[in-house]
Amino acid sequence: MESYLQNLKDNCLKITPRRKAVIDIFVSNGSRMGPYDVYGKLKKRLSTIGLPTVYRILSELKDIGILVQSISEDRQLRYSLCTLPDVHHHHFTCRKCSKIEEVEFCNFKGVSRFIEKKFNAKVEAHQVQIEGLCSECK
Amino acid sequence: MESYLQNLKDNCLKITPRRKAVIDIFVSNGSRMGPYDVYGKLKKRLSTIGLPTVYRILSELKDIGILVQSISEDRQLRYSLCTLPDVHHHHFTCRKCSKIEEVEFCNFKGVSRFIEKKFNAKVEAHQVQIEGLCSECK
DNA sequence: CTCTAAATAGAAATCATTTCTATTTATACT
DNA sequence: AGTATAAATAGAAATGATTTCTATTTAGAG
Repeated sequence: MESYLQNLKDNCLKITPRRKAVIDIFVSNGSRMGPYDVYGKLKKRLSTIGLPTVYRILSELKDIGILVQSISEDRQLRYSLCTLPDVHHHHFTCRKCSKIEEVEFCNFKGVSRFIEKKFNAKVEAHQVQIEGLCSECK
Repeated sequence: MESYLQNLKDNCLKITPRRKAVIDIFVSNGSRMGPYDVYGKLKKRLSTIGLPTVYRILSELKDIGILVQSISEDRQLRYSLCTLPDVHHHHFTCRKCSKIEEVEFCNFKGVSRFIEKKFNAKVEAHQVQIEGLCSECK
């Protein structure tokens, strides 16, 4: 938790009860959540909290690398704690419980070479979304 | 073009001027487009066309495998012709001109095995979005 | 040509997300 | 500890992509 707060300071973001609560929800919950999920959990602790505040905080935490943003099947925002902020990695999402695992492995080079050769193109980025069932939901 | 119309028939969808026009726009254009892009192009040929009609037709063409649906960075719908309907493949999108190339190559098994072993999970699906610059925009 | 279910136009609704503005608060500095 | 100030927030309102609704039109079978 301390390192998250330090991260906020390092990025000139004040440590407010709202921000601490959002981080805490992700730390204690661990799964992938949308703004409305987070809002629902926050309401229990802080009765006066606005949805726009949740959206803003989630976006800020993404910007400084505490959360990862992803897009769900229904094209809506999802966030999850990023435990590997500086390493290139992908995400595995459980289709049943929405838990997210960080996949510190990427064999994308082959595809990249294939594309650059076949289409004479320049590959700049890639994003992989992997889905399935986690050990508990299997 | 004939095979597209046959595909419509096979799926009990009537061959209407609107549907033909939408397919034609993709065939002659080739790039990835959103509903509003398609709507704009349709307006030139058919003055009375509604945006809801465009959304519906795009969704229908996706359902029968003529178009591929993808989600762009801005979380909006994008469609492109699917020339490899039955083969597992991915898509490469040019960041400059939005042209889309179908990548008939996938070395995903390694990642899949890694995940199943490390997390004791079951991988069911994956989706890869690759971006860069095409040969012309390079 | 006629009939019928499917397709469509246009208006309206939906709803996630963002913007705006007045008020409150964290924190740097006395 | 008290104060000043920029940052953060609540709540209302706006935005805008997408979907739904309904009356009208049309493709295609017979």
